Amino acid sequence: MTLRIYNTQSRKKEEFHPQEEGKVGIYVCGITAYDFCHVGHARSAVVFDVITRYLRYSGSDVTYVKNFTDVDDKIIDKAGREQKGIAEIAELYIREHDEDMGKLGVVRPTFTPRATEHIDGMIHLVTTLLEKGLAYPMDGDVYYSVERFPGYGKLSGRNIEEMQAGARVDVNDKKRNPFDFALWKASKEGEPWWESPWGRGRPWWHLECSVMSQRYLGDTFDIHGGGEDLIFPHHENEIAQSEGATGKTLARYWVHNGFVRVNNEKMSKSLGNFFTIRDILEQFDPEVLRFFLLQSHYRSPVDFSDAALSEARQGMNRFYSTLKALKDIAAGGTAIAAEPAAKDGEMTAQIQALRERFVESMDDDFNTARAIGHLFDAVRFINTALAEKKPGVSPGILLEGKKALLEIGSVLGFFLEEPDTYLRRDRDREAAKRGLSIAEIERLIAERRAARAAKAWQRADEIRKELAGQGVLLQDASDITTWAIA
RNA sequence: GGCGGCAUAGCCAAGUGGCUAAGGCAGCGGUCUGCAAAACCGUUAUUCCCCGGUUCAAGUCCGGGUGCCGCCUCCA
Repeated sequence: MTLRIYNTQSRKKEEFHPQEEGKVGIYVCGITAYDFCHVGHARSAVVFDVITRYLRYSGSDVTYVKNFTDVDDKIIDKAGREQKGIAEIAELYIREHDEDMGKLGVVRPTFTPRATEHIDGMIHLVTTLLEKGLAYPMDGDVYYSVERFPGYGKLSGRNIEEMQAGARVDVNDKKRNPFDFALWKASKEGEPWWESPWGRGRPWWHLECSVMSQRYLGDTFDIHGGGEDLIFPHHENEIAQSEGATGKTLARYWVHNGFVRVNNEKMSKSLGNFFTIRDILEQFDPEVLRFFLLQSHYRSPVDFSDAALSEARQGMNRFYSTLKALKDIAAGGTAIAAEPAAKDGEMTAQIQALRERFVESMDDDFNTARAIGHLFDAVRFINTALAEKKPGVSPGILLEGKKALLEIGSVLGFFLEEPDTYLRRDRDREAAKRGLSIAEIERLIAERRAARAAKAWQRADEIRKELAGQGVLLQDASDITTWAIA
């Protein structure tokens, strides 16, 4: 089975063959560092994290580059408002970004270059474009001439004439064509600047990605990714810059993730309907957010809500409960090499099938939703075996099942915690959300324990009911009563 | 106005023309339990927005509606 990836440019799923067997180069457009990251940024990060993890799981040597835009109008504005330097603002939000991503279990990209580290390369690229007649200087600015690049519009499926009919572009009389875009702009008073052949100025947004991708991955690389809002104009312009300069294909596969929505609208800064990652992580475990995001296919929109996260939380608890049960088997001192049991063969086949189905799902354009479905199937057959009074599956085989769950989980970035730690933290967090006192819950449990010992069932049930009314569910085991939040 | 996407059960969601339309959440019935919870078993879409068409066969392909969303300005 071969990996197939949906390529935005062809609008089709294509078989994936890297330019060099066993090696994959990925470039993903990162954030502009001027504020905290929101759930939309989390989705992009998690999606490409899983893509990277899966390619590595499949045996590829992946070089993953994700940039930071650290010079930009928004950063300058923010710096002005807060009376800080732009470097200070960028540095702060890059650090916050890294912290959020770390919590989400996003593996650090191989390289995380920043725009300002590559000014020389940008000046060089602009020079090349000028030499090739693809760009023109104008009052200290330099613009790209889209009409001079024949492929302009090939990624987003547009052409210049059609777009002009709709004409919703800002009028700028410095441009020869309204769709020409700035490569470099003269800096105004108070703005950061670098010396250039066109005077003191600063690079414009699209330029950095062309330079940094080439620097780390070469003229042509395998996968270029980002949110679907970057298709036009950002990625279209990157193609114009890079391919205009090198004459070579920039990226062989274009991969774009869908949006996170809130009440059916795109989550975005400008609409103000965003939730920051850190806000959400105060309410839910990072793995819950991750699970929520991966439960839908990466190209579909996902609707974000508290209810949706709560459902995701329930799903994640199901996984962790099974993992805990499996761990308890191992901890129970049961000999791993117990004699074969009747259903060992069946279980072994199921585990094998799980691995195969996982690969099959992921090979189909990274279908994490389907992969998760298979994971739940696995949980059910493991739970079935665990529930049997007379064990039909030997512990050693069950632990093979656990191994498979953890292995697949690691590709999706799940099950990174110890089950006990995860479940306790989840429980305590939910209790805190409801304003419940853990000490009080435990006091009532102790009282009920005494009542039960005395076979005072009525009092025991009263306590159960009282706690249930607050969302606290008691679970009586033979020797201990544990509790959970509904 | 131009370009593109989506519409599957109460909710979320997968579905690569052909076995009984994954899976999760929620609900209901049962097993287990002193009673519960968890877990397990069963159950919840004769049908995939509507109307036509292609085909032996369509949720899946084609055409036309309707509704929603996105990009075309910064945006993951």
